[in-house]
Amino acid sequence: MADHQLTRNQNLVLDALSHADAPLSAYTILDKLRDHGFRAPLQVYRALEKLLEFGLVHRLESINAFVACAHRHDHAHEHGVTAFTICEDCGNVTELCDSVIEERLSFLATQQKFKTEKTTIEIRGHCQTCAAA
Amino acid sequence: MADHQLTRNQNLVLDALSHADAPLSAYTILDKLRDHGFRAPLQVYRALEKLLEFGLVHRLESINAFVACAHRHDHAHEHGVTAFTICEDCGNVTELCDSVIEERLSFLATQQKFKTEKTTIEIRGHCQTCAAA
DNA sequence: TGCCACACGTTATAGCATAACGCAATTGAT
DNA sequence: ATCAATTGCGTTATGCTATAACGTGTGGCA
Repeated sequence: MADHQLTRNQNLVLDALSHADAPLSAYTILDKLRDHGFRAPLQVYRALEKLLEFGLVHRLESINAFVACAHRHDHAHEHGVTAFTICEDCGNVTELCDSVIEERLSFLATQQKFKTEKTTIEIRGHCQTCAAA
Repeated sequence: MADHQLTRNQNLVLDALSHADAPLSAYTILDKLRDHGFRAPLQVYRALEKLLEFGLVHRLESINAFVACAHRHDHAHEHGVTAFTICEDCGNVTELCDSVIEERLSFLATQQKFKTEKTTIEIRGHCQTCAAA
């Protein structure tokens, strides 16, 4: 994967997500970046669109929020299907890349001649820390 | 699973979903039911809440829409994790219950001591019919 | 120079979901 | 029988999420 030269807005949004300890909604990002000149949702959504395209950010469909990708991007490393665990208490998100899941889903899709474009796997519950409390 | 005695509103919403050939958004359901006295979104959302609880309806997180469950509910049949294929062209949705996926996700969660509450698996792409066209 | 592609800023609007209030019907214990 | 608790319902208002449509500026390049 080539390095992507990010624009100022894209860097600001990525930074906001990278430094957050939980997923952020687009509007939360907007609020965090008002001091940097952000005024409108589109500024956030346009940056997110590119960051998603570059694989630097993930969208969590089940909670309408975004997280910075946990993987390195300084080498050619395309990862396939990613599953997420999302703690409903603390917001902690972990990424799981598992070939068993990936191959099985691929098989199931093929079986019904379905052409997969994008797969979402999100596991909501309670992380080790919060479940113990 | 016991039979659930549905209220009038719940029946209307379930009927609307059952007769649709694609997932419906809450507001689309509202429009379909205006002739039956529906006036406000909450009437739909409240019915959906119960139907989801009873397992008669599924929510598709990635498209903010709802479908009637494809399985029978006249016997004790609790199904576990369900994956959905969603055609982005025609809206066709199929439900996949697969023990390999289920067990693997369970294993992965256990491995990190994560307590799962709800799992979402949604595969978006093109169904056999639409992919051929 | 003229064109094109792209990022950006702004205003407005569309689409999805819930809070908060009050009323009516049902149930079930006293 | 009656009171309290629960549940469903209707309504108004509001909040959250996302995109349409328009115009500006800039950099690359034929």
